[in-house]
Amino acid sequence: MTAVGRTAKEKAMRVVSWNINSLRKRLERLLHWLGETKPAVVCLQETKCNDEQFPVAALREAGYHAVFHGQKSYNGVAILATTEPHAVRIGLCDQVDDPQARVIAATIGELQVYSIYAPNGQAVGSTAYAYKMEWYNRLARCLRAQESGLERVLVCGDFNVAPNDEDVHDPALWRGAIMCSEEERAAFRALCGAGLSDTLRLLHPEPGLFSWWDYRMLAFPKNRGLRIDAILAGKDLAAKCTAAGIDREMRKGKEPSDHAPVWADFGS
Amino acid sequence: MTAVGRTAKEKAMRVVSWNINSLRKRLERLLHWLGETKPAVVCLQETKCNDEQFPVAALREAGYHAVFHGQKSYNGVAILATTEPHAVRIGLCDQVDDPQARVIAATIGELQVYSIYAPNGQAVGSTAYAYKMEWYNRLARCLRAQESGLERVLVCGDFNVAPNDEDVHDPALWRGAIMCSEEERAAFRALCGAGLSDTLRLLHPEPGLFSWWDYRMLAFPKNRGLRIDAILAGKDLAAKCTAAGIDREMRKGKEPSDHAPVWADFGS
DNA sequence: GGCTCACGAG
DNA sequence: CTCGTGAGCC
Repeated sequence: MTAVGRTAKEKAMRVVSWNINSLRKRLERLLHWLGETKPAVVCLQETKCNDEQFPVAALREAGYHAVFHGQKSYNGVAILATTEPHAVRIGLCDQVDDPQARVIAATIGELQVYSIYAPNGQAVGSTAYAYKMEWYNRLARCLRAQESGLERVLVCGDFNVAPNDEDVHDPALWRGAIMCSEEERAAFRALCGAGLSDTLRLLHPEPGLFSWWDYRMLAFPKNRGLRIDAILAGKDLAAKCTAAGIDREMRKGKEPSDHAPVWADFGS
Repeated sequence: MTAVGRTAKEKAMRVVSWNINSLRKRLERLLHWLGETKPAVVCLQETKCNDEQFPVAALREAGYHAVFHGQKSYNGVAILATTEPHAVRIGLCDQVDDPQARVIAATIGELQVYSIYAPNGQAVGSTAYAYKMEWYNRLARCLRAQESGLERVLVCGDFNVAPNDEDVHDPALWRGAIMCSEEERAAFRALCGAGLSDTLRLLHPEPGLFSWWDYRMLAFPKNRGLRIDAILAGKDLAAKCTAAGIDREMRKGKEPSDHAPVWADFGS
């Protein structure tokens, strides 16, 4: 970036996190939306394809570099960016041989960007739930170990936790259930306590903002959702967050993902 | 029809036969095509849905009555018409309890219309092949037993037989193979010998006209197809056939059926 | 290659 | 409800 570029008025940089629920199934939708909204960085989860199947060429034609970490059938994360990502890291720092592809991180300009897909946990008390809590411990340790601190870090993804009652359409119904238990919320808040801010909530404390709706029971038309996706920002970045929101349009139309993209704009 | 209607110049009535390879999967395509081409009668094969799943309402909105005979997963035949079909008959006349839904017939105006889906036969000599030949015997018997003769009969469908070498992209390659064996061709020609005419060939003796192309190996772009779908017409109707063809456009675009519709126009 | 299914997972 | 899989069929 030139000195002129720095001093000129810069357009806010948009970062988005979207659980796409199969990249191959929704590639056309993704490309159209990239062309329309031109985000600087897109973190994807549940790409559900292995690295050989990743549509590198189509995304390159749409103007995006891509780094990705996938597996067959399940999980899979990626980061798309208009500038080239560097120093790509796969998995949580202390477990490189994780069979589940849930974490990728890369340096994009001055940002340290994570795209993460937390385990669902099935039901409170299940072995899948124990794995989820353990995974959150590992994530926290990994972020604490992040070189150069968290100031320029963004942790974007599907956390599979609705952090507060405001993030739940019917808190009484969901009380204590998976994604809403106190233990899960504590794990999520521990990340925020360690120097990260939930950007959506910095600007929008109001209830009724959701990022996920069950495919069943007309949950979306009734807006019976949860907000389980987030963009967490380190101090320097949180201070520059000028806008944030959820793109509900992406949960409409034919064969939508069950998640809507969560976005945050950062000024210069 | 009024006396005025009879004497006025009438637009040719188009009859189409199309193996749709899943009606539910291609309903939108079908509706669009009905709106564009407005055929009077459409015979469908491989609807692959049971009668409860048949999209009666959507077709009614598109201006079509429908009679159908389906089953779960496989086979399934239907007749769509702009005027109401009557005297609907299911299965081959001498076997009402056939577990395979391959035949439906109905009276539409002065026409006796059959929509038929012949067995594939797998490989010459297989038990599926024996079933196919037996099925052709039953079909021939059933047509011979047709009350009031075959003059006003149309037998439309996927015959799973390429009647002559002109109906095969590479006759040497296919010689003796399933859909091209002499025994199968004899069974098909026996229908024609009994007072029915292959309408496409009445007007188009030339080779290179196909109605089916394998999904694999770029068979359609290379036009490596077979003509295994037909509209057979009784004497009175054959004499009134003014045009015939195959709608190759329907084999293009996203997720086409492997078959293209075969059509014939009948003047007054 | 595209359909069906049943299964497992979300 | 909507994904993936793998098997069976065409």
